[in-house]
Amino acid sequence: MAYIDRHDVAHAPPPPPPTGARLREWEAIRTSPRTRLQRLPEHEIVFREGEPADRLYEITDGAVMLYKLLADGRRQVVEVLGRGDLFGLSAGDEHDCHAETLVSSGLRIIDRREAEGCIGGQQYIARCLRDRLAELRDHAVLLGRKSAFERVATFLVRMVPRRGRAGCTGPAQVDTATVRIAMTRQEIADYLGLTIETVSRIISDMRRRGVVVAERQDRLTIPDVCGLCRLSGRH
Amino acid sequence: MAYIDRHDVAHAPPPPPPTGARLREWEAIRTSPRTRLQRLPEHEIVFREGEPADRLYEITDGAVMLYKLLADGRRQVVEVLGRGDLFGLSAGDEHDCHAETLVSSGLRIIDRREAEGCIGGQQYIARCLRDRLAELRDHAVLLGRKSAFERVATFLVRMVPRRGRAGCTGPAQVDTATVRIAMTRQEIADYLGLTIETVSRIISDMRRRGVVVAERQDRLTIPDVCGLCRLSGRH
DNA sequence: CGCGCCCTTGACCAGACTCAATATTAGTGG
DNA sequence: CCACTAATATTGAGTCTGGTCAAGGGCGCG
Repeated sequence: MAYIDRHDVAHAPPPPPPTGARLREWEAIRTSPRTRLQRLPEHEIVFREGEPADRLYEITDGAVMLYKLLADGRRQVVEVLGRGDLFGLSAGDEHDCHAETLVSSGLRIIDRREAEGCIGGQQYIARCLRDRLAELRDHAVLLGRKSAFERVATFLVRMVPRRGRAGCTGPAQVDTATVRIAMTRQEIADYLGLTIETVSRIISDMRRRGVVVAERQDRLTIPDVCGLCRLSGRH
Repeated sequence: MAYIDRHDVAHAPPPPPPTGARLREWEAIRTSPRTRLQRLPEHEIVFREGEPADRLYEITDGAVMLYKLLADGRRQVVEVLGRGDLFGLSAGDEHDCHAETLVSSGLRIIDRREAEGCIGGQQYIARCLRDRLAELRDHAVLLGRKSAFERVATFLVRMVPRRGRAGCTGPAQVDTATVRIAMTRQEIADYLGLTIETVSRIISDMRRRGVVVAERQDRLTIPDVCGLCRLSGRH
């Protein structure tokens, strides 16, 4: 599968600009002999809830989702991550969720103890944690207070690089974007707290209303990103 | 208002056990001349979304909620914090949510730059961030996948110290607990992604079913915590 | 005792879910 | 290149949970 930019799949802010000298510490960890690179095919489990959390994963390319399951099988996708994002940081010494690739992905596997041992690593990790926290807060608003239509609209706008997030640069000259949706309808539904049928119906409705144009199932053009954003219940 | 333990209000894990030598660094920051103590009455805004995020707040007693607003006034409470918790850590240099006391609270105000300057501070902050992240993931499952009844049940079980979270110790000899609910129905509704009427109806229903006994509006006894937990859609 | 603020309850409604059928799409092999 | 298959997505009909609107009830405080 071709190279997937994080923006194709994840609502991601630009990669954290590292802070000078500390960057070198982090770079040293990245290239440490204890650090390994791994390539996984799409829809491959990286780790499961309850497994020991003794290493971190950095996405070098591709996309990964984190999800939790209830006893009866209900699933909630809690995070969707892209290139440059770090995951595997758990509060305890066991993972609190499952991690699975959405598409073929390259991962850099880093020893947790090593990463947490220097201030550069700590800073880099803390920055990632803060980004994740901000995203999850936004997502809590989506899940708790937005209508199904608004959820899908928010999701689509977030797919557009540098849009739909804090620090959105606003419309460029031409406010059109084509996004690749590297998630199945089921995965989108489990991310947005909806059912697969509702997601499908809403995308069809958007198509009928001309809010999106479907090139293919997984490739949509948004003729007016700003307009879609206005339908997303923006704050 | 009397002293409120975090467990009276927040589903909080035990305070992070600090790690030896680094604790002293953190203790030094806590007692630094740049650190101030402040007492706020109940329902007082600590900061608003968009204000500069140049300091951290540690709750010495009381409880604080963080919430976000949509343009049309819909509100989602994204975190409920208690004694020992840190807040004000934003991804950018502006707060991404509002902070408001639930009850009269004592806050320790810490300079952000100072706290982030040493590895002890970084570690302490990173630990708090990880705890918050784990809680928000759990809350995303609640908001995205649980029924109204399960949401309220989950909320009540989390009010019981050391129950309803990862590392729940299971039923003690007598599995009865009395909890103080230091939130209005509106706040609970905005936390659980419901309406005030639904929260009210469900608590009434629980009362009828004997799942809870109401001493007062804000004081409930749960005769069988484990039983309530089983109704909460536990994973 | 009375006023105001929450909270509770009821009746009705609507948005999203469930179940079921059909249509596409991607992948495989002839 | 096309036919066939399995997986995924769409669409429809009907139901139900939770929301909306509106009216009463209870509690704390002055």
